[in-house]
Amino acid sequence: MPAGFPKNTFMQIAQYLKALAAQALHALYGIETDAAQVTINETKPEFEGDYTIVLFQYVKQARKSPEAMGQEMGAWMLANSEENLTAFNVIKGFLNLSVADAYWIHFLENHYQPDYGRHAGNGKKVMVEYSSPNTNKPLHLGHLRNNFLGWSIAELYKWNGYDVRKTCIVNDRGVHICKSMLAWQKFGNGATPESTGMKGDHLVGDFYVQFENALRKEAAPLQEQLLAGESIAALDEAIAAKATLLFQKLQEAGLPAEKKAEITDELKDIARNATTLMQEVRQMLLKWEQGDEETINIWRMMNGWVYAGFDTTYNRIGSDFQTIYYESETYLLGKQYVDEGLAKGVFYKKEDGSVWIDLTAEGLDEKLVLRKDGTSVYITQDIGLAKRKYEDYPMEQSIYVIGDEQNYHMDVLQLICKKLGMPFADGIHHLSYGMVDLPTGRMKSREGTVVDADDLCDEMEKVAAAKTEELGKVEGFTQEELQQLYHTLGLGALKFFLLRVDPKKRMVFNPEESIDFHGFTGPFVQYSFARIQSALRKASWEQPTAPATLAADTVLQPLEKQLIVLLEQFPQVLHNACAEMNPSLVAIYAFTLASQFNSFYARHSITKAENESARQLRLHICALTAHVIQNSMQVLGIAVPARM
RNA sequence: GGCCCGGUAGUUCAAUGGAUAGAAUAGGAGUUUCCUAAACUCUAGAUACAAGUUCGAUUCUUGUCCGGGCUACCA
Repeated sequence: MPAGFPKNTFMQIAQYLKALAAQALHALYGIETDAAQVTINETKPEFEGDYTIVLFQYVKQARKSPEAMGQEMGAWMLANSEENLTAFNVIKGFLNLSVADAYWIHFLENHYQPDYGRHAGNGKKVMVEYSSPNTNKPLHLGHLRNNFLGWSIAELYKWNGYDVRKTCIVNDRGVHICKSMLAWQKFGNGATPESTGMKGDHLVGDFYVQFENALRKEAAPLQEQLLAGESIAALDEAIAAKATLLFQKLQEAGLPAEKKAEITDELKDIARNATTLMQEVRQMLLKWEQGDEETINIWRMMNGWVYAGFDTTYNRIGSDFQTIYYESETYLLGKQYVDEGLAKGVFYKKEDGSVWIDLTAEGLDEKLVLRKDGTSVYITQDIGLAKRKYEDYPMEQSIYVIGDEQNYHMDVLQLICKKLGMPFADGIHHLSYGMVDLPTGRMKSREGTVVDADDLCDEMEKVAAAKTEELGKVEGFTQEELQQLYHTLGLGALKFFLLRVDPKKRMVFNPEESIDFHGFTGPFVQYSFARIQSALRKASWEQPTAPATLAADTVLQPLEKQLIVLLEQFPQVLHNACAEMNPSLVAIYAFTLASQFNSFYARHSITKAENESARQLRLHICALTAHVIQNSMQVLGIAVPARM
């Protein structure tokens, strides 16, 4: 080990070089700069070196040419690197530095632990809310992105030393739930999951669809009447007047098509709400809120079916929660903060009794927080829930994994919490993710293009099974082991596919590409892991319990060094992915590592290396690569098989 | 209308203001007496448009064009 080797084993060479460069800048030119400000990149393969410092930004202050500056900096850093550097070269303003092989070998000798990359606990608490389903429909592709992201973010925080609590808010009350219930009463003939053999969430989802179909049928003639300017029965005066007004507007000449569609939709909505079906639904909701026994019983029963169905799916995809909040239990919580806000002058009351907040100064709108009838709206409930969460688990960060269509809503929520002086307000973070589109465009339930989560998992496992059988490499597997493998591969492919893209971005889900097991995919990474395991088995490798000492004549081949360089960056990757709440960084890293391992594997023999020094070196590289692949995939929620 | 987000190879995705814009896949050409060929190697192919900021722009600013989202006394 070179003298003055970076003492902190968590300090990576790149960080060390940044600090060294900052020292050099100070020593040579008196430039004061923070190590974090120094630009460092991996040296492009066509140049000599491992890491490159970019000097352009200092040229003016140093009053030197980039070339001259590079020479001086390089010489200083080399002399003061305590033997961690062996050479440098300068091209334009780029200072290329070569790191000593001894550093890489020393790194490899000392990082044998299976949990390499895991950071010691920091005692900080983080809550991650994700999944948060409605109980009127089964989970679909969009939910899968949410679930995989949420689980992975939680895992990233754990690996970075945080205490994490995963939560979920179940949307189990409201008009939409009553729709399913009413349809079951009307058309269900007492159907149950047992009597139909259907998964509970799907059964209830079907009744929701049946309701919507029946509603559309009933509403159609009413809509036509309204759009023809005729009045319809069952409208109260105020709404009837509104309908008349809208109709008159619709007749105006020169109305833009967009506006026209908007008004038409509004009229259609009025008609829909005038149906007897909707009246019955509202009746039911009222009964539910009054605690009517029969209504509550049906509600309990049907929600029970849904939860059983969800549990099956969650189990299968690996989602879990420490705390589950039910909207039926939390939807009244926010009201008390309305009074508080009024007293503080954060909210104000209109003559009709409704309560509002003015966020126009912050570039948002005026938002309603309490209806004139005194009932709370969505945002009110969310304030209450946010507070409840904090009481349950006083966290520093409260992460909400929610689609980007709610960006505005989440901005409003955080702003209100801030104005109310809630202690957790600053810790709220909306992990906003983009929609999952199909190649044909957006998923639409009305057009039946929604990809069901259970179906998709089935399909992925089927393809995994077919592919595995075709290759015939699983001799000796029991039936149970085979099923386990298909599950690991199918779900691995799916998770990797959804997690490999930056969460913030909208993405396209192409069914054919997602079940591809080649290239930038989960199974590719899993396969690389299986290959390593196979080699380690052949070499009768045993997991070491202490640092190794590799032979003094150990030399690094380019492909070997490349792998070690990558392995050394793993903790930093985990740190960055967590800081940016972006699991795709881990997916990309895992793929790069697996890919480079495969090149290495094709070029060099492990068990039959040229000599014992090389054999030992390669076995150590294999072992650590396996750990890092496994840990990366663990962060993504993906298991790795010993054979496939 | 207002606010927000996006436009990169045929396709799906990368690129803290840094070197010749990377991958994967589809296409073309190869690799197996040797640890798993679900692999490897080679090849061809892209920054919507126009200005500006600067040593340097896919990245920052402005405008244009195209796509998406939000803008409920729904959740």
